[in-house]
Amino acid sequence: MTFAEVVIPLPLPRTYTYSVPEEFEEGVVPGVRVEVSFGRQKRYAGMVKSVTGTKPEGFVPKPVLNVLDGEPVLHPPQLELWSWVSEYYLCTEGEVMAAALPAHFKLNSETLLLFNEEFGDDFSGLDDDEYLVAEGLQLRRQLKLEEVQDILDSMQVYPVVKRLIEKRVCLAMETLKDGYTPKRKSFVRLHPDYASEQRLEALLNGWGERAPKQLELLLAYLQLRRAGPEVEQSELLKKSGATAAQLKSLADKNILLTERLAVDRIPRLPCQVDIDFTLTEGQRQALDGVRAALEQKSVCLLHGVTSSGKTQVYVHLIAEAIAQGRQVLYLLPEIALTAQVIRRLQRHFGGHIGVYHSKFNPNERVEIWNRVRTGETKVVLGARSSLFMPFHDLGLVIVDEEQDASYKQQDPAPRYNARDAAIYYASRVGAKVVLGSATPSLETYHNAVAGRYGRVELNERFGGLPMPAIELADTRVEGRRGPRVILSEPLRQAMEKALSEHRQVILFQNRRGYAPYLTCGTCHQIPHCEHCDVTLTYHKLNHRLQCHYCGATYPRPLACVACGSAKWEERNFGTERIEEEMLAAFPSARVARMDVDSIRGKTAHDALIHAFEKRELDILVGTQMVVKGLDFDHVGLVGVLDADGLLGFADFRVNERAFQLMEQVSGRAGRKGSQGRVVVQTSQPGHPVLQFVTAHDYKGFYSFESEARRRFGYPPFSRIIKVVFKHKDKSRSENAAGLVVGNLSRDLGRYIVGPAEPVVGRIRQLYHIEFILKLPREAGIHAKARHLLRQQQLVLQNDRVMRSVVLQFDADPM
DNA sequence: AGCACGCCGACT
DNA sequence: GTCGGCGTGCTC
Repeated sequence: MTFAEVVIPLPLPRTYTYSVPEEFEEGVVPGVRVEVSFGRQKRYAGMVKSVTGTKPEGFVPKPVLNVLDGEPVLHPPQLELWSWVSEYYLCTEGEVMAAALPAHFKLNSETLLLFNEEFGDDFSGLDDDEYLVAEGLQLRRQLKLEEVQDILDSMQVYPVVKRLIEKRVCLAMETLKDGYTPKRKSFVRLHPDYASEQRLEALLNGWGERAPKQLELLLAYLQLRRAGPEVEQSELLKKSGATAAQLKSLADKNILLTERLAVDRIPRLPCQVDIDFTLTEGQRQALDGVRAALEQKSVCLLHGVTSSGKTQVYVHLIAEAIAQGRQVLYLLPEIALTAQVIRRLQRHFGGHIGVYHSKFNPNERVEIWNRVRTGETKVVLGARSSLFMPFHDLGLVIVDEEQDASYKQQDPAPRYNARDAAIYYASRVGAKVVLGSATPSLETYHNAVAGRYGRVELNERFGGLPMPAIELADTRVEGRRGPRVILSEPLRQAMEKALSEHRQVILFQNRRGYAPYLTCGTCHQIPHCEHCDVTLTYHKLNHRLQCHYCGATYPRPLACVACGSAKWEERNFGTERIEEEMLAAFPSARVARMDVDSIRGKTAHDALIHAFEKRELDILVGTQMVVKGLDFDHVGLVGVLDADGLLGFADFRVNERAFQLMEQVSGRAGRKGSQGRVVVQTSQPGHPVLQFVTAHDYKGFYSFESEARRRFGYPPFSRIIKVVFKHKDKSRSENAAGLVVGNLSRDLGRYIVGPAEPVVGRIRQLYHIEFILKLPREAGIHAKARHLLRQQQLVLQNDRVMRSVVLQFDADPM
């Protein structure tokens, strides 16, 4: 008898053991999904983690009900990665599973009610609700649970269903719905009767005068079949101009056959490796440098200024890996995964490239997954979750823009950093890692300086282009005590100059909406969210106030709740307001806005980039989004409208983020032979970060910031684990945090900072209290801390009062 | 995460 | 008196 350890895709702390019926013994191996019943009735597609022969004690295992995969959908190293991620980031393997697999692999059951035919139609013993459902059942024979929900128009379906089952009106069945469905198309081929040339000729010669359209159809088929005997029906009908009815007549006469066949959703491009471009001398040296570094070390930082051609270096490294028959993972921040970037890579590698992208539908994702698993796809281009793809021979991982915060998953667990997990994973499977950035994270640069990573610089910009000139515009001069200036005089002039020279302008402002908050002109009251402790942002588009934490929206208040005044002042400015002001200030300019509000929909982002590329726009106003991975050729000027806003956050990474953002956004200025200009508006021109930005001095910034981090014991000189307690009663959060901190104090006391209320103390009605562990980078302490935190998790779960407090861990928070 | 069991307030 | 709220315990 064999038993399988199965991961259930739920936030449960361990695996569950199932017995494997003899008929499935061959098929149940690590990496295949099995259908199992879990809990009273639900069924799930669980992942087999391991198989043993020892009978578990203390319970009778349920049997595996079905094997869902003919061969494993992932390989052993991926299962190991799951374990590592759940350990390091303090979550469950079920949560990792949910993040790692494409949606269609994560099946859970749907309850189906079947009408009991023997019950008949005597509904007299039923109450109103029961009657409604019974009627539906009699009519439809079976109902999904959610259809019952619709019928009753209520959420409490279960009691009614239970009574109906007891009264034998129906019975319940769990069905595991199939996730992936192959896409099918109709194809036409010749009936085997006419396989021989003679029979076919006889048919054509004897055709006569009747049914000329059918003859035409047949001739069109014969022409198209040169590419293969299966001809797509739609293509055939289009070519011959015939109708489906005429095709059907031919099929009825047993001359042609139609059939539905599975087709690829994702077209297969020809596989090729085309790296027929010349590297500059600098790029050549960088490539050699990376190669040499990777001989010694498993990770190498490629520190290259914007437009220095890091991608060209990657392309060569990828080609080399492909030549060795190995696979490559090329990670990009989600937002940088644009159509142009994909096309560029496809130009070099054609069908070797697979793109794993949130914009692909679940069926398409399964197809890419399978192509990676079989090794057909050599290179995966994707955002953070493509780390979990089933590579079987990974040779190289590239993490472009390695400092990017989007590599760190924030909200549902697992709160993993794909860059760091990739480094672990690569070391397990013997792959090399290249981290690319113009502005490396302090952690990475620190590791490079310390010699743990190789380091290669690429300092010359393509075509010898100089770095853009950065000017600071002091907003104190004009702003005085009035409303903050949107456009300072120096920036306005620079814009006029750039526009008159037909060069494009990018304006960066890291706040969306119209006004970050409204304030009552009489009593200065500010509208807040009902569920969160934050001010509401005014969005002019829909005339509503929006909470950027929970998403709630409110109509714009007519009168102040405190004093009844109807005089509102709009404070500060977001992208929406800037767009409006630019339209007014530069009436002949074509202005567009790029932020999450303006790119709703699948293609809006690509369309906007495309329009800007084709110079159909003069001014592009946007948030972070205009910073990431856009390469435009005609940008003469970049304006950073509110550097103070970037420098004003209260967390230890403010300086780093502000520096990176400003350096990246200025990298958008000036290409194709002319120096670009950057104007940064600020009320604190003496701020050290701005000094480093204007000098494009990464190393200066690094030593400055790294000194501060050392002094306060922040990363890279420590590793942080953040612990958050959430509850709708503030005191419960406080008490739980106090209890845990107390319990940890003996072992970890000197590393604990807090507990304290975070800047936003309440989100979605839950009060947050948090503390952080600042752990020294010595071996063992991190693991020990994780162990103790896990223990405390159990302590809270076993406390009748504390158990309702939501406890959340975040290792290496961003 | 579901889902059932079990114990206290507002309705027929 | 019952219906139903959600606190608590469990899932191989």
